[in-house]
Amino acid sequence: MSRIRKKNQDNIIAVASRLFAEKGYAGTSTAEIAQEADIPKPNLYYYFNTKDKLYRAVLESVTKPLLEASNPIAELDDPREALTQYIKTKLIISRDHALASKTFANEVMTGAPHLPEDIAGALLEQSRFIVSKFKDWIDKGLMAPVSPDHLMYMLWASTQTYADFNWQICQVAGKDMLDEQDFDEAAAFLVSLVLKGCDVKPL
Amino acid sequence: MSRIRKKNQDNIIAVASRLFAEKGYAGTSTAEIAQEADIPKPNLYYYFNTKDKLYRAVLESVTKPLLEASNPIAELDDPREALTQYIKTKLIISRDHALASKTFANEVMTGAPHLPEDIAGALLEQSRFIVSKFKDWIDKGLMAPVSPDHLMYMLWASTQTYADFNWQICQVAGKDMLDEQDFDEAAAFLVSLVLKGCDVKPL
DNA sequence: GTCTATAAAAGGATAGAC
DNA sequence: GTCTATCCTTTTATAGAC
Repeated sequence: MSRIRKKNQDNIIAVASRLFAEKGYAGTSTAEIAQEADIPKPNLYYYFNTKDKLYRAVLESVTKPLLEASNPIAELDDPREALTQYIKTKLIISRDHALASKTFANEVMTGAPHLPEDIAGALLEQSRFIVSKFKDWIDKGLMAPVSPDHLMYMLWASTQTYADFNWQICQVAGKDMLDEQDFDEAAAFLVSLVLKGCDVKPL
Repeated sequence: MSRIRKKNQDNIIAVASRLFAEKGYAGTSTAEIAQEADIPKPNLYYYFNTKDKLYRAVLESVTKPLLEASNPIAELDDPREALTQYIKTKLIISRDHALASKTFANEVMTGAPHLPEDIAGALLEQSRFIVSKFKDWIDKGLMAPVSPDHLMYMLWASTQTYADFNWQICQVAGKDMLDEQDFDEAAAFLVSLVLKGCDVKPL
């Protein structure tokens, strides 16, 4: 693929990511994407053929960081350390990839009609791995016998909420944007809640 | 308002709720709503004038149960009891009003452009009340000095996730629909996590 | 690879008969 | 209150010149 081609595609995907996140798939027109990307509309179709294919490309670019988030759980042996890092990593994703998170959330909320099979599969595999790791810790007596599935749902929800429901949190906090400190407080709260609530012991 | 009028309006709102939840505002056409409601499209406009007004009506019908959810926190004195009931109530809403929850989530994720002022205000007031109650408990030594705001965000996120991200949870759980037992397990897990994690003591 | 012009279809909304 | 027919705008997508 030529450099010019890649540059154009990346630019379109970046603009489309933002618009799809802000206004949803149906709420965003290809004309608007082209305008914001500062290209004529037919160029967009030249690169992606259909709006649907562009959306899929955005989804793929967006789920990559989500898939990498569970690395700490795979790589660290100490459950305290692993859970702490997992929570912090997920919160950093919420902070730095809020648009990606919203687009993905929108997709999942509507039953994931556009989510490519391979991505859905990778996510499912990842979730199975996380659950099995939690079970492992429970079996080894490193954690109270909580439901590993529900622990995972809780971790997903309560970290992603800082991206997806950002508006609501800003309302309550009375500010326009969450800052570093908000994310630090969120991390401190969630880490403490989970470690204490699940009786997580160090190795 | 005549009975026939009310019946028609309610029917349209019910159908629109489902479609808006499943496909979003922009993704749902008034023609489709009319078709599913089994009426000609002009009747829909006769009752609601614009698509936007219909959407607002849906949002109002949908936020009512959400506002009632915090009653336990207002009415119960014992924090253990109050938190337990709050979690259970929120989970019941996720189970019985999943469409409402999704529509509202979608609205909030996009920055709440259609949410009527009075509803936004009521929700904000409710959240302030919840936070003040948490602070109260902390001051009285009934709960560890956790961040009350973040505790609330966590409670919202981890209960609503069973409605909003229902698809993802079903994927992991390997089933088509969450049943009674799933919600009971979720309640047991979340109640235990929060009570232990925040050191909540009975009165 | 790029872009002007335009086709083709969908969607919000209304006129006007009943 | 109800509905057929229709208007007008927006939107996806492409033809075809450069």
